[in-house]
Amino acid sequence: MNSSTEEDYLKAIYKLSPKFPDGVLTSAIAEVLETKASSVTDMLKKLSEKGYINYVKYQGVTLQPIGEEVAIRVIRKHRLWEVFLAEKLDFTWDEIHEIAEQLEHIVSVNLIDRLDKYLGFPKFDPHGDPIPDKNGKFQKIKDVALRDLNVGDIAILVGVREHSKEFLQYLENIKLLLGSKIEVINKFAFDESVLVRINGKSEIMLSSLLCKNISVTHEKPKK
Amino acid sequence: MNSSTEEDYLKAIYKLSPKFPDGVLTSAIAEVLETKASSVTDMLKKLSEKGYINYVKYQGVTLQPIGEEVAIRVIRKHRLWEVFLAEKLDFTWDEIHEIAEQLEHIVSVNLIDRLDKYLGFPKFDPHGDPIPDKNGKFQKIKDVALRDLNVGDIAILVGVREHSKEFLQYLENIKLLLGSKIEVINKFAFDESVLVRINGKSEIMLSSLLCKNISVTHEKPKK
DNA sequence: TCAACCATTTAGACTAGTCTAAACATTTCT
DNA sequence: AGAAATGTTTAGACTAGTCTAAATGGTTGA
Repeated sequence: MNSSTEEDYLKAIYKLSPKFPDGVLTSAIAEVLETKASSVTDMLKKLSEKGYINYVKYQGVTLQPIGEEVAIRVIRKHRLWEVFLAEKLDFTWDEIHEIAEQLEHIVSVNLIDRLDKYLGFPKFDPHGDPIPDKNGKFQKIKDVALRDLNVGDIAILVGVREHSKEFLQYLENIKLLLGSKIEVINKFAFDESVLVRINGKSEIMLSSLLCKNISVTHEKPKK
Repeated sequence: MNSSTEEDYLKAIYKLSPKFPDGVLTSAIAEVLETKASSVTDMLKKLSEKGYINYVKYQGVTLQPIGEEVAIRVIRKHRLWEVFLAEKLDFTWDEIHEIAEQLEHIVSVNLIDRLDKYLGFPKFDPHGDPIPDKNGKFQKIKDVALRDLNVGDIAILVGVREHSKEFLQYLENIKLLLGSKIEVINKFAFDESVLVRINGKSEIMLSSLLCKNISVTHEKPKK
């Protein structure tokens, strides 16, 4: 059994790992968990003693297989609850994260698999992030940033690369949602903004920053 | 904001209040929360300072209006989650309680009202206990113990007065569930057992203890 | 190479909640 | 009423997690 604090640390390390191939730094963990480096050090010692991570003083930290397993289970729970909140209770993109942060720590052997079934075994959460299955396997999707499309390309929005409330609220506002069809009408080299048509209807100018953080694909993701 | 431990104490006091009209005893709280009397004393001091309860040393404790409000809100959450678990995820009577014990502490301004709506504003949980509405109002139901019926009476099961796993599993087993029609065929003074017919089909002999803990009414409860 | 800087860890303290054991109230019984 | 039994509270210690401040390690650059 892990405390929900331990789960939070393992999840944070898991998410930071790609950016820190040879060891996630203490300060990076402190930043995402909004805590102090000294608190992180304490927890790393504990997780290391319990066998969840490899921790060498001053060297950063990597996950042991067992630690990764815990992290993936927490992520599975988080994303399934997000689907529930969005699809069944009509919460918007930007509201679901913080509620799911709590729900992800509910412990029950059956609950999450039943929820999975109830939701129809979704493969992606409302932000387009993949949901690991019972065995921790992710379904990958080959996506590309919106800004890398060419004029004339048509694509489907399959995910976001930024999860701040501000960003998500903006997308909700302009009705640029998961599954939206996006046609690139023009690209402006000056400020790298892009003019697009959404779902064959409204035309809108998107900033460079926005286009960098929107993932699209030419195929619709299969549920 | 209350910690989930504080919520547990307030809920316990609320539930014990009817049995202790002039002050719930420390030991009673310790028993239902499976903790020690000394821990309870500490928490009572804290809740008293915060204004949730009236606490006089050695005299037991009563809820202040604000404490009762918190307790009722937690109960509302607990029971709504139980409905969700039973109706949507097909959990059985005896499984839902411990998961709901965790879910009742999720904090979100909107979540519970949306869940309420999603479930169709149920008035009773899967055990037949009333669910307080947004304003903390319960819908009362005039029920009677099964053992107080007379031979020939026909009634509907509307609730249980005991929530142990063993009891609930037994009821599941003999398919004696919320809404079941019960006809009293015979009563035996010797051991106070009762012979009943369930839903016009199977006849079964119910022990005195069982009949004491089953609530019935002549009317179907309106959802 | 060594000083200066930055990141990390240690030391020690704090909070919430829990416990055991001892002290203290209250109730009960004679 | 007084002693015994029972219930309650206090005192002091423990755990998980957090923090600040000081000490230490590692890295960079003159």
